[in-house]
Amino acid sequence: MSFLAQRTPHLNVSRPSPYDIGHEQYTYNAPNYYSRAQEPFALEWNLAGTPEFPGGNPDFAARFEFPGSNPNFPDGYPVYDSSASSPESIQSVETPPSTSYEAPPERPKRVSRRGPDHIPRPRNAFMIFRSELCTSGKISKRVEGDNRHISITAAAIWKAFTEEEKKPYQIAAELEKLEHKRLYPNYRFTPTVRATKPVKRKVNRNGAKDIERSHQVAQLILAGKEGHELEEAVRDLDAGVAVAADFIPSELAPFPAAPSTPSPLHGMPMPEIRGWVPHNGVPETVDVPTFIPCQVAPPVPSPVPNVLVPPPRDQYVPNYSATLPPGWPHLYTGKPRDPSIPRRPPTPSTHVLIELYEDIKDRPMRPMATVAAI
DNA sequence: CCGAATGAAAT
DNA sequence: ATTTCATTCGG
Repeated sequence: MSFLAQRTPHLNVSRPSPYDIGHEQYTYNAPNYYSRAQEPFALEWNLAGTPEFPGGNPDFAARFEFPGSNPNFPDGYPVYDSSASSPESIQSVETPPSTSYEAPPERPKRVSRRGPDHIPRPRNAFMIFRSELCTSGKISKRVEGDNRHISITAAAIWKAFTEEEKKPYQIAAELEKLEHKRLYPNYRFTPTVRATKPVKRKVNRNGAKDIERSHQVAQLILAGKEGHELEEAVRDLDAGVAVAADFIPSELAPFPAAPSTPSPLHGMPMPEIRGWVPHNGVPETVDVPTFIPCQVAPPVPSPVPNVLVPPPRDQYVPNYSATLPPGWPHLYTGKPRDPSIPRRPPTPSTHVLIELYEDIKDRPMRPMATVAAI
């Protein structure tokens, strides 16, 4: 178990990220960002006893206090043997079987600011954490679907982390950076200078209420809530206060309430009103019907009511599955991915990196001073 | 040369 | 929308 799990077992990811090594939905013909080499990709980076870094990678060792990086470490302590068997979890990392995918011959010329050869920056620790928070599936769409709010939640969790809790991600970032450097030794981050400041648009969607909610969600996650329990807690959270319609997660959003709301599907009759009832700030005039949780519900079409008031919890009807008109669920899950657009190549799995850290953090490394003396 | 400002990383 | 880092730029 990851030591991170001591406090936040819920963040101990078990589900593969779409970018995980092993992801095989598409192949990517552009120069690979990260190595897909057959060999375990990380073992040789930083540990003593490897051909490349006989004394360990100083870049790496210098940044972290591994047992062996202590200058006072006893001389002659065994050097890590990279030829020894590595953990299965790491050895299992292999190049996915190449799935042939042929791009359509006539690809519409996309105006892409970044060419296909663009090399992305390595992610920093927070970005890795945030990515993992998303790919872990711990924050379901029902809890929060807005990436900006997920960012706020992620930041709140991040700030609540101790250094020890952040460490796996910092290590992972270091590893990613090293691998990036190894693959692109000449890469140079060249941010473009913008002549004018980007217009900071006033975003009403992200009011104080929404930020507060994001923080509360963070607290719930830090408290160990996840899955259905988290969803329920968040539902209670939302039930305690009238929230902006935009922040009702789409799958919890009410079915369209106003008959005047145009159906996004031409000719498609709207389902009857279910779920939370929109009103315009006059709760006492609203007749609250029974709440029927929808397993799949379309998000609120535009325009949406301003405020929603959830009914009391005791009016919930459990285990109800809404029958939706054909096509509904798809409408709001976003457009299907265009297969002609190459996916970002897989990045090293954070899980593997953290496992690697778990493996090496207690492994003695020859102190650099000793290595230099040899 | 040093602090401020800013882009870019994933979603 | 977030944090961190690499980079540039102004003084």
